[in-house]
Amino acid sequence: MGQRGEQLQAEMLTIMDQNSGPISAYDLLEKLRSSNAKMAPTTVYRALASLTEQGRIHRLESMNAYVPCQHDHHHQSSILSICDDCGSVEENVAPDVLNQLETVVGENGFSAKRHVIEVHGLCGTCDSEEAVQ
Amino acid sequence: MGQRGEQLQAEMLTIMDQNSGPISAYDLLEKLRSSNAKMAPTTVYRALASLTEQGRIHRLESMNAYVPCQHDHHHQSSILSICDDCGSVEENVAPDVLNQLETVVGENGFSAKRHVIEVHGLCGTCDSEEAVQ
DNA sequence: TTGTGGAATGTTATATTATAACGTAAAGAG
DNA sequence: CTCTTTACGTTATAATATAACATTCCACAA
Repeated sequence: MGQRGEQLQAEMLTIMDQNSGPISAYDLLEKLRSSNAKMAPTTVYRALASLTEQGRIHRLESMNAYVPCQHDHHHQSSILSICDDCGSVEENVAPDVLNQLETVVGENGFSAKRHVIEVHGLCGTCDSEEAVQ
Repeated sequence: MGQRGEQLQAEMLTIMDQNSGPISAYDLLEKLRSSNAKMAPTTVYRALASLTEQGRIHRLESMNAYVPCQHDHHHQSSILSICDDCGSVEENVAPDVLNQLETVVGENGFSAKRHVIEVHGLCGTCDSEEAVQ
């Protein structure tokens, strides 16, 4: 028998919090297997889907990986900035940007339900280090 | 012997233009195999990467699929709106949104290199049809 | 003209990511 | 308690993507 949902989700959040940066579903699975050797991918994906729906984690579509929510899951779409050097991810909430975005796509009558906004580049720290070299 | 790069890329663009909506790498591969039965995934992925670099197609990160560029590859990041009902994709260019986005992530010193902006929802047509039902 | 070095392409194999399908167990409603 | 619904377990497989290395092409020098 496996763990029941909430306990599993809690354990997953702990792992993700301890992990510095995004983690893939299978890397997460591997860590979870230290406490439950038989855990299957399906179980992990289901829990990830649930956590995502709750707004407690975010999926990075451009990396097939997951990060904990940094702004206490208020369900609004976030802007995720991803450092391609050190892998760190920052989350920003900016209603103005979302509004502007909906205006732009709305010009064709499009009705937005879900936003994927991911910015790749260099975080402040890594950008400074690049400049030095 | 397979086809040389440019010819392959041209054929891929033709297929993508004829296809109504995003196409996955493997669906594209299957179509290409009607003219070259031995084509391998690697070949397709390399050509897709090249076309993406040239700005002639866009990859939909949230769908693992590709669409032709609708604005004659000026390399600027686009806003892609994806209808979850009929699968159509529209491309918008909105420098204002990009600027605002860079300002937001720049507050932490982040230096943006690449934007992934994908909006899921219903296109004007499908949204109207929903309302009727 | 030939050879040689580098880049693009071909080829094989495999890694990584994700879901389908179906049986079983748990927990709340009545 | 028992039914029904939802979550969970399990097995298998589908879908997406890349690593690694061999081969070919082609520009350019000797």
